[in-house]
Amino acid sequence: MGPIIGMSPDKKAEFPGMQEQRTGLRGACGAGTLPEAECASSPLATSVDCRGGSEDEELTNLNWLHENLLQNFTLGGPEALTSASPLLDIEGDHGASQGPSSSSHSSAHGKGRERDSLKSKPPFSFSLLIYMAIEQSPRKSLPVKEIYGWILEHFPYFSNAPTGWKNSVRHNLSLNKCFRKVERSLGKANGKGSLWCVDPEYRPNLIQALRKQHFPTADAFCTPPASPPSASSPPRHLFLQGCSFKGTDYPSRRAVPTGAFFSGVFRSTSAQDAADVSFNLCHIKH
DNA sequence: TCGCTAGTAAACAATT
DNA sequence: TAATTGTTTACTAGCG
Repeated sequence: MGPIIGMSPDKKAEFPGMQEQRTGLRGACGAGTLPEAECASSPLATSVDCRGGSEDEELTNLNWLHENLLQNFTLGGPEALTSASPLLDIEGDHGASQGPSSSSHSSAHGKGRERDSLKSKPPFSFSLLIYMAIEQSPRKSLPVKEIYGWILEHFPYFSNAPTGWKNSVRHNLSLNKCFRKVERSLGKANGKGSLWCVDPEYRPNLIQALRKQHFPTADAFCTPPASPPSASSPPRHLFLQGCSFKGTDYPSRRAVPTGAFFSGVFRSTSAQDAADVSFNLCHIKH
C-alpha cells in the first residue's frame, strides 16, 4: 500500500505534490517527543470550539458522535435501523438508560439488533476507531492499550473477534499519518510504549472531506473560530456537532465515510491551510 | 481492468 | 523469558 492512507484519487488530483509536503510534515512533527502536556492542550486542539467554552470537552470529541450521529442513525430510516450500526452498540452499552431515544429502541426488535450488533463489524475503519478513542480521552492521547480498551468498550464486536484486530490497530497507528506518537512523561513509570494522539495538522481537513463526500450538512453545525487559528493559540474542537449521518451514508462497507474522513486529513500542508479549511467550512453555507 | 484504500496477517525488533 | 509495543511488508477485497 502506498504511503497515503485514505487519500482518494480526486483528492490527490486536487492537491498535487501533497505527498511530498506531507512527508516533510511527518518528519517535522511526527514520531517526535511531543510533550504530553503539549499534546493534550494546544497542538491537538486545532479544531474550533463552536461554543467557545471549555465545558464542552466531551461534546467536542466523542459526544458529538454519540449525541448527533446516534440520533441520526436511530432515526434515520430503515437503513439505519437495520444496518447493525456500532452506534447501536454504543447505545446498548451506555445509552440504555439515558433517555427516551434509546428506550424507544429497547423493544425486542431492538434487543435483537443489539445482539446482532455485537456480532457485526463496526462500519468504521480502524483509523476512525482510533481517532474516536483518542478524541474522547481527556488528554487527547492514549496508549495503545487504552485504545484497545476503548474499542472493546464501545464495539463489543471486537471482544469476540480474533486478536488480529489489535495488530490492525497498531498497524494503523504506525502507518496512518493522522496519528502521532508521543513519548510518555519522563517518569515513565507506568506502562510501556508511547501515547498516541491525533495530528492537529490533519484533523481540520477531514471535516471538509466529510462534507464533500458523505456529510454535506456537517458544516451547518460548525461555527467559525473566534479568531484565526495559529500554532500558538489554536482553536479548539472544531467538530461536527450535529453533522447528519444518514442511513444511506453506509450503503456498504466501502462506503463508510472513513475513507473520506481521512482523505481530507492529508490535504493540508500547513497549519494555516488547515485553519483556512476549517474556517471556510464553517462559513461556506452562511 | 486499473488504481486506490482498508483490512489482515506475518515477521521482526525494541521495550518492559 | 514472555508479553507488549511499534514498524514494516505483503497480500486481498471492495469500490469507483
